[in-house]
Parts: sequence; structure tokens; C-alpha cells
Amino acid sequence: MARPRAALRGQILNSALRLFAAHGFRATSLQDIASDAGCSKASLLYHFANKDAILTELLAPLRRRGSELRAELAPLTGEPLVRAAVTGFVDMALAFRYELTVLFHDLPGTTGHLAADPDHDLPLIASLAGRSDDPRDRAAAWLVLGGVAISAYAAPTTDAVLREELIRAALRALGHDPDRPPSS
Amino acid sequence: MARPRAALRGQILNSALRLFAAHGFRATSLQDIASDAGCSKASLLYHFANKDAILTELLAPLRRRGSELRAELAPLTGEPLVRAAVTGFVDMALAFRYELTVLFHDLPGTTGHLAADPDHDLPLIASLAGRSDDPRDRAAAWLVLGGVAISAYAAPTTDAVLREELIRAALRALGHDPDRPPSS
DNA sequence: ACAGTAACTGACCGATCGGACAGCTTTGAC
DNA sequence: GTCAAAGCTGTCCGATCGGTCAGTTACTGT
Repeated sequence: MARPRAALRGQILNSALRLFAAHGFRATSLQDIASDAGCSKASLLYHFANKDAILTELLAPLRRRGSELRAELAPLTGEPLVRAAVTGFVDMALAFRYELTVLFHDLPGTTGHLAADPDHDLPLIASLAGRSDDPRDRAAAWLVLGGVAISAYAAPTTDAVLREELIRAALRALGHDPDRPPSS
Repeated sequence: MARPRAALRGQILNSALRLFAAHGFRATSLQDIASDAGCSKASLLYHFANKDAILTELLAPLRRRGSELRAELAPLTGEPLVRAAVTGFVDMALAFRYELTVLFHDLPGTTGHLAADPDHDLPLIASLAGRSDDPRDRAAAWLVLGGVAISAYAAPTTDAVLREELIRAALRALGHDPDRPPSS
């Protein structure tokens, strides 16, 4: 019953992602993942060093996309920056909705204290706020960040309408007119 | 060392709220709470039937306020409804920021499936959307709901500026003009 | 002083979980 | 066919957790 390496490995990641998103990281045992993936718990630990390694590999694509987005936003300023940040983050949230669910649910050390470090504050927040230090712009940016993330997995659908309207609502919240495509 | 009943009980609730918000419900053991509250684990279970009972009592005020808000919004319609829903929810989120943190962090069965509970949270979504069934209004309502909740605990401050700007950003997201206090 | 009751505790228990390990089975190169 | 490596598993282990229970201490009414 020895499969090619990638097969079971991918199945484990699929099962883990679904179970982590549904019940949380801590609430999901290795046995739960193994049962869902159709293998033994020991087999999990053959493919992954430990439980955290599964989570790390699961969130790697999300982190990668986050880094890309950060790089894309770096040279921008003003309204084009905000628009790119909004569309980029909405698309990322929709593409990685389950991964975001896992992040929000069960990693207080990662998500809950994001803001506790004013210096290490999310670059994405800065971009959404148009690199403004005004607490009012920051508040709106936080609202958009959290709202989009929650909507991505809590809203019943993920079709094009949701994407479009999330972008529009986010731009309105940030004080930008959604119906003015070119720059200001 | 027998204190009046309310003393240690309140201390336990204080410790539990802080620890649950900081590390999550599951990640906080009864021993953690007992140590923080300055008593034994057995003493916890003298005052509370079990771990869930602590959580239930901890979230009771939040639930009560939610019911009140729902009742207040019931007779309203149109723009006054949306304004009342926004201000009511922002104030509730700021007043119960730690409780909301607990809810968001570690209760996928409660928070992750908010949308699956038509009785409890859909009324608030409906109110924020002005009782519209348009998916676009619903999307904006979801963004506001999640964004305010996240902002309440993730934003570094909870002063009047944050409150005011959360309300304004939420109203903008929902397509209403924050600078027009009277009804439409 | 004494009894009764409320508050509190140390010690213990069963269940569960993450992980280690030795060994079995399949695959593929020669 | 041979054999080494890769894939996989059953079983065991230590740690931790929620919860129980018998017993102790402190308070209060009489």
C-alpha cells in the first residue's frame, strides 16, 4: 500500500485544511486527520515531523501570496495603492478562505497580538490606510481587514458578485469612490 | 480561607476572561485559571459545574446585550434602522471586546457557523443590510459585522476616536452618509 | 462551646493527545 | 531474484487535561 509520495501527502493536507477550518487547530487531533485521509496516525508523522509542520505547510501558500502582495504594493502610493491593496486582499481572502479561517480561529498568538506590536504592525494595514498615520484611517483599515477576512469564509457564497461588492464596500469604508476607476 | 461567595467567583471570572481572550478557550486549562485567580483547581469546580459553565457565565452579559439590541432594532426600518444597528453594534463590540475575542478565537462551532444559526446572528446582518435581501447589501453587512468585531479587540485603542471612526467607516461601507444625522 | 454549613483543598482517576519506535510491506534499480 | 530504500502501521509511552471525592478549614447561628 505504498503510494507515490505526493499522493497521500496531498490528501493529508486536504483533510487537515478542512478539519482545521471546521473545528480549529487544537480541536483537531492527528487521529481525526488520519481517519479522514484514510491512513494511520503514524503515517502522518512519517510525512510530517509533527502537527505544527502540517499547519506550517498548510499556510505556506497564504504566506507566499501575502509576501507577493506586500511587494506589489511597496512602490505604490495614494489612491492606486489603496485600490490595489483592497483588490489584492479581497482576492487573496477569497482564494485562501479556509486558510484564513484557520488563522483566525485558533492562533491567538499569531492573530490576536498582531496589533499589540505597534512597530510590527501589518504592512497591509498601512497600505489599506494609504500609509496614513491618522488613527481614523487606521480604524477604517482595520475594519476592512477584518471584515473582508470574515466575509470570505462566513458569507454563504464566493461568486463574482461577492468579490465585486466586497471591493466596493471596502473602498467606501476607506473613503474612496468605487465608481472612479482612474487615480485621483 | 473562606471568602464571601461573590469574591472568589468574580476573581475566577476575571481571570478566565483574560486568559480565554489571550490564549483561547481550549488552550487555557483549569489550572491556569486557578493559578491566576489564586486558588486551587478544585475550588474552581466548587463554584462552577465545569469549564463550559465558566464560559457560559462569562458570555452571558454579551448575549443579554445582543438580545436587547435585537429588540431595539425590531421596530425600526430604513436608514434609522441601519444607523441604530451600526452604533449599537459598535458600542457592544467595544464594551465586550474581550468576550468577542473569546467568541472569535476558539469556538468554531459557535462563530464559524454564525451563518448557520438563523435565529441568533442573522437578525443583526439583516438590520445592518437594512433588511434588504440584495446579496450586495448582505456582503457589505458581513464586512461591517466582521470588521467591527475584529477592530474592537485588534485595534490598539478603544477611545472615543476609534468608536466615532468605526461608526463612520461602517456607515460609509453600507452606503450611507455619516454626515447626515437625521433620517433619509 | 458546639454543631452545622459553606468554602476550600490535595490527591487521585480515566480519557485523550502528540509523538516515538520497531517492524512489516511494497517499490524499483540492478 | 536480490536487496536496499521508501512507504506505512500497530503499539506503546509520557504528559496533560477535565472532573471526582473524601476530608479539612473557616464562618455563623444558637
